[in-house]
Amino acid sequence: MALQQTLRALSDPIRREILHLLKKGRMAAGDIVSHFEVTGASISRHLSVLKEADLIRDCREGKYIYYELNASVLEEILLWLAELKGAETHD
Amino acid sequence: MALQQTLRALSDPIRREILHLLKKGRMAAGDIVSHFEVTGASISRHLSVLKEADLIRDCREGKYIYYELNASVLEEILLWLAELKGAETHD
DNA sequence: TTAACATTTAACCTAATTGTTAAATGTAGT
DNA sequence: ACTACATTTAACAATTAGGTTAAATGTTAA
Repeated sequence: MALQQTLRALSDPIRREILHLLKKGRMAAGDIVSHFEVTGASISRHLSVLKEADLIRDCREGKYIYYELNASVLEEILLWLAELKGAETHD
Repeated sequence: MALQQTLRALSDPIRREILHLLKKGRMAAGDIVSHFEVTGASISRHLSVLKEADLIRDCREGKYIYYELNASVLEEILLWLAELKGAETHD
């Protein structure tokens, strides 16, 4: 997977927040949506960007589609990077 | 400096290539421009995005403005990150 | 098979990004 | 002061990104 896609995917605050949520464990799309003010359609597209960037995986279970982090390491690196730069911990 | 700005700045391939160039040492704006196909005006704006993200610093010397990396560490991290993900080394 | 629910996809709108050219700014040399 | 050069800023066009609502898809259960 290209670096370009990964960085582009990470450049949006909602997508980073989604990764942050998934750090705790997998979640159904609907549960993810409920953490944000935007519509499900909007989150669904964010999820597809993250998926194309290979940062998350999805797996359908019945009528739910669960998402899980594909590279939890990445979040760790970013947190470290943020601290290195003396930035706010996330966002 | 906010993570948002850093990641946004890093999400453009030209800007990443500029950082890559600056890894070797400081360069005048014009020299940077000559490495790309786009106009000086366009590169100038890319430079200002990188500067706002605090990834580079500038210092005027006579009629030249030299740019230098402000966080060479960052490039290292990204290269490592790219390898971790099994991606192309840069871009 | 119909109804209800979860999620995605399509169509559309607006705002942001990136590029261009032309004008403005800053500096050096004559 | 004038000219030449290096770089940025302004104004504009084209593209991309992110949001919305409405329609489509997939799944379960009656």
